[in-house]
Amino acid sequence: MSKEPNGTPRLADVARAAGVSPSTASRVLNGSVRQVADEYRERVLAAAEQVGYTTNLAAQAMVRGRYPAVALVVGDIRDQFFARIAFGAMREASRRGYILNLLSTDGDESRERDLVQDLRRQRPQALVLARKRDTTAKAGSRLMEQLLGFQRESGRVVIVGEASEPVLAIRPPDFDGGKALAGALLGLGYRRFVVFLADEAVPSERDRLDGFRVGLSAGGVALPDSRVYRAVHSVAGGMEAASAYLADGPEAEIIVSTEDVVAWGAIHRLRESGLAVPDDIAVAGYGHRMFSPFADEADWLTTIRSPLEEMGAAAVSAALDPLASDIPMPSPKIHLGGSTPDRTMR
Amino acid sequence: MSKEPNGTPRLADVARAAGVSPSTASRVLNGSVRQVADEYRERVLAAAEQVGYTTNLAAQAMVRGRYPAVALVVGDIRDQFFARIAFGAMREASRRGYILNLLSTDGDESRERDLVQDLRRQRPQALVLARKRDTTAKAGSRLMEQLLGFQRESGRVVIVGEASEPVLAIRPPDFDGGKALAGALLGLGYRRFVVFLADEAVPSERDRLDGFRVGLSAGGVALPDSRVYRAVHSVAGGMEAASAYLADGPEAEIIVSTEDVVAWGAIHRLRESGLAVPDDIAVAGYGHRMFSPFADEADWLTTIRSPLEEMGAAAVSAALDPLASDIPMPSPKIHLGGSTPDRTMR
DNA sequence: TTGTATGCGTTATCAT
DNA sequence: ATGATAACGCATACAA
Repeated sequence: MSKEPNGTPRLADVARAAGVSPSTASRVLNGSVRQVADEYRERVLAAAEQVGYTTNLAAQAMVRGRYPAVALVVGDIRDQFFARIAFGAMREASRRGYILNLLSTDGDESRERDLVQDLRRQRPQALVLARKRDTTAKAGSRLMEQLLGFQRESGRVVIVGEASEPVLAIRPPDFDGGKALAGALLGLGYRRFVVFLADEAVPSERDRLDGFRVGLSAGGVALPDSRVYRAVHSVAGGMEAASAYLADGPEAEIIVSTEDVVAWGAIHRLRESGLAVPDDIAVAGYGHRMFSPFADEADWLTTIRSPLEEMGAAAVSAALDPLASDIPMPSPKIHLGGSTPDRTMR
Repeated sequence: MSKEPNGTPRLADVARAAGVSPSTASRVLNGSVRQVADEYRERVLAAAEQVGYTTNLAAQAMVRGRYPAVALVVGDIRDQFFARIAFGAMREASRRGYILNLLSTDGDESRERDLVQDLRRQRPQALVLARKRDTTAKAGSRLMEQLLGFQRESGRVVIVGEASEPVLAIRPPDFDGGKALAGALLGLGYRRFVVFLADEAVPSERDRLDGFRVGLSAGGVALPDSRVYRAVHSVAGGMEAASAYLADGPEAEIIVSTEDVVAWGAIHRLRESGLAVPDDIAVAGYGHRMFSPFADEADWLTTIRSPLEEMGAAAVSAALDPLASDIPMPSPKIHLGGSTPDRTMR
């Protein structure tokens, strides 16, 4: 019984063992429209099992002209933002029988271009780029050339996150999330809000604020600019913003931050100042972390999680499905902290 | 100019544009021992650039009999433990010009077998399995069959974490970490210790304790069993253990936990009881998280981080390098909290 | 329904 | 040093 150079049995080996032609074996083992008589089918299946046959994907890819893989480019897989997207993308790719190739810019997103260039060797059928920021400007138009080139010869490109390229982009439902949060908090009875806005220049942050404002308006509550504090995107930033807020004189029932880390910093400073959270003042946040290190966080922090897994999966679906006219846009999930205005302001 | 079915220019197109034979073009563009005259070399390079040639990896793989990819199987990429390993593995694979295929068991590690089976289609040159627990028993010997089959026909298998299969395994340096932590704390002047041991059945946890004990012994300090508290692996578990410790009567200068989450829980309970951390009692932990959500954690928590990125990279190196006789085993990194016994017991 | 023959893009062998 | 040719493993058009 002849074999591949590395010892793997080939389709021809299966065919010979089953006493049929390679074509018949091919039709049985890999999808084909053509029918095969039951007897032969059985024989081929048994022979394949017996010799331990495994399709040679490279050979199949060459003759079919495409490789069943989707490439995912992330900034840093250790970041929960990217990890959750990767998780969803991988699950969906796997579900469809595709291989997932993981690429990383290692933080330097200008490397996207080189990665895409290198990727083309594989002829993957889809390319998903996950980003926190729109890096088009920095990378120059050569990235776009690469993307368009890829779309022309390989498959579709989908960007998860910020993008200005003329390719399909799936953005986090930040506006909806902000709006939903407003609705939920109004529903709990809150009326006096303060917002800590992080990274003003980032679209996601602004969307959250905009959505929140719209949500409040729907409930007849206004949010004047004077109640919006700019905060640096860090725990320290949250502490500073809280200091500023405290200096202005506490009057809100709840502080809503556009980032969880800022919320954590705020809570820290509030507690330092002698206020109880959420009993004296509640805090709400917005984040993408999966696990909280706090056992009791559920009690004091209301937070929204972007549906990043779903976005990753949607990106793969959209890239692979030719008729992806409507991408089912997942909704953000609200986790309500145990606080209520009654309890807060008691 | 003819092209691949998807529009990608082929090597033959480059050859024609350069006025040379495909063989010559091949020798120039893809590695070959054979030399090519400078003039031809230039022409080929220019032609390739001009037509936008990209190697067809599948075709190359078929004739070479191997695909330049390494497969990584993880439990859940959202988990920092796996994410950090993946980061290192990807970086190393990329550095070597290999593609990284990411596979996930989605928590159900008995799926490892099916994943490996499916992976074989690709003929990747290396397979890295990352695990928190040894899943051999559960998965049965069929996994081992798959692994050995893979090693026979494709490439080497390396397990990062716990394993009992007869394949190369890279374990976290937990013993060394525990020992190093002991040395560091002794160096700071600590003498009276208490240990919170999480997940007693997990090898890593025991190794940390064993290493810690050995490290203490080297400094002439003993750690009787009575000073080792069993804790459930969670924040709540840390709180419970701290309660038990407090009930027994505080006497230690520092609590050393084999898991950061347990340490966090302990700190929480200690502070609730009115003790200041690290001023009244210090706490040390052991973990693999990359970012801390606490701005001030550096001040109060001494912790050890396993070199998971390096382990991931080492796994890829070991799997790819034929002469991988000595894997450079990275050391755990100690982050020293700001506390000292002087400050602690003042 | 089954088998035969050809071609996918690349590289290695073997001439030249 | 360069070019023609066969071969890698598989799928399909076509013949039987």
